[in-house]
Amino acid sequence: MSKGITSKNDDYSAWYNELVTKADLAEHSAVKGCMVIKPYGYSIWEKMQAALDKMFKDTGHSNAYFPLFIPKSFFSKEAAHVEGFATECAVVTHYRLKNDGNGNIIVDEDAKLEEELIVRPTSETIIWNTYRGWIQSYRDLPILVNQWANVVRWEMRTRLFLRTTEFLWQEGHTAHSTAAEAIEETERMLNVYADFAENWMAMPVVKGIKTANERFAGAVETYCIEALMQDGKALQAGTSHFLGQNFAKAFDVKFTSKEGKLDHVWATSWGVSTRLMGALIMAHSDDSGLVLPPKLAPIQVVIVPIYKSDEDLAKITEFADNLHAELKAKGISVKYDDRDTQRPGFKFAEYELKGVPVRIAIGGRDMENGTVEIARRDTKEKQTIAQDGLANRIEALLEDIQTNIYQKALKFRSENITEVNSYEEFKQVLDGKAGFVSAHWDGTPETEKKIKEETKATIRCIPLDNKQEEGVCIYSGQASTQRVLFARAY
RNA sequence: CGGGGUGUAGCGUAGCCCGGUAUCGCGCCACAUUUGGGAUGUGGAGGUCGUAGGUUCGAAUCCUGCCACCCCGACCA
Repeated sequence: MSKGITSKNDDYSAWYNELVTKADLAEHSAVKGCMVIKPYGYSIWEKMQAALDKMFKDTGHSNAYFPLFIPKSFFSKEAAHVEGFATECAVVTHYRLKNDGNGNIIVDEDAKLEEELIVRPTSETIIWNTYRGWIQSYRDLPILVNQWANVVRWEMRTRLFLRTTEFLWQEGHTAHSTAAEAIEETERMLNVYADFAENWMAMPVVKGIKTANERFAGAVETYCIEALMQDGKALQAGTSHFLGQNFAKAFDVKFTSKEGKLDHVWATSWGVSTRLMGALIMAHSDDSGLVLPPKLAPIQVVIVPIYKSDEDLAKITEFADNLHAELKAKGISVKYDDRDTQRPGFKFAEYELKGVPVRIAIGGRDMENGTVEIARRDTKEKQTIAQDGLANRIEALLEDIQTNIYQKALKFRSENITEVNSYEEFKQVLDGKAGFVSAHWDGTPETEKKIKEETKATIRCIPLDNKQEEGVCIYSGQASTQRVLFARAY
């Protein structure tokens, strides 16, 4: 491992890539556009999964699993859906290889599939085809199912975690007897995502709805949470879609209501992906490496002994073991790093790179004085404190760090939402401080497209809690009733 | 798929213009001294210079084809 990483102020992309690689989160794989998530990175994802999964269960959902392959014909049943995904699908055409006689393995042309299979880019179609058999009556509803899965979208350009050809995610797919209930579900899950982003990831998000241009292919309405990264670019962190009866109609899923009337089922789908890992990294990290919120840190506390002799080490180890047990009893995950192959300074730097929230260093001096040196990752402050009551102080410190990094991110975001009233001002802010730009828009897709072509900025969302105010569109000068949030985005 | 760039040890690189069998740093191995912020010294291992041809007494270097990767654009959770 070479020393340090590129400063994020010099080259944000290089900083991000080096951080992901050097903090042992992930690396590029032999397959173009795909990613190997390394054990340390995956352990963070597992913590995210566990927290989200519990939130899904607490809101009445169950997990299930549907096939990886989707027959091409299913895929094309919903017109907008197929149009949205057609250009980025991996297609399976054969099911067998053979030896060509010269020692080369080739595709066996005799083993051509009658109907091609699409590797799922999302599972609405295969799931709604399945739901048809599950639903006859209003008594069968609602169906509240989630699946943890991998999906494939053949993107032209990829980036570790933020956009990879294959990615891990969860996708919820629910079926309801009324539109109102489905909309309520859509909003409920958006709130779950926002709750997770803010309380677990310590990342403030704006809840809003997408414009027609940015809407999910096949949805009636797309709700989203939008986060702001430290370089001033926005990141869509999660989406929740009200699908209306589009998929029920495409897959002929009907139910008999209490009143005896036959109607199509109402649907929602919602998902977050390993992209959240990218968001987590970019939201908090600095030039020393990753900064993890304690609630998602696989290692919350690391203890580094500093010793000159085996006797010193034995004493420190005894102390560390006791502290370890005390912290463990509080549900805090601890690593005691007594490797003698690395020196303390190296370990300090390494755990900073990996974002461990709290580091305790303890040496002979401390053992004599009854103290330890405690360092917090978020502010990099160090202090020497008494060993008495240490476990309680660490517990409080972890909570403090969780709060502090959220507040820091919140402050950054507040400072980077800029209201503008002219197109000139709009472009200036985009090219200067960046961030979210709050501006009046005439509500037409044409204006949105023009602005995107000219500035690369898109409407990230129309915030849910938007205040209504008279104004004129910064681009067309037409009347507008509210501001929307623009930004350049990942 | 369009525009630009790069391929030299596990990683990052010098050398290429002007041809003579490869430089430096990190990492790795051994030993010693070290250990409160990324240790130091000594010794060592590791490269058919992306690939296939061509020119030449001789190619990392010049020429041609191919391949791979990166950046910008179209696409996008």
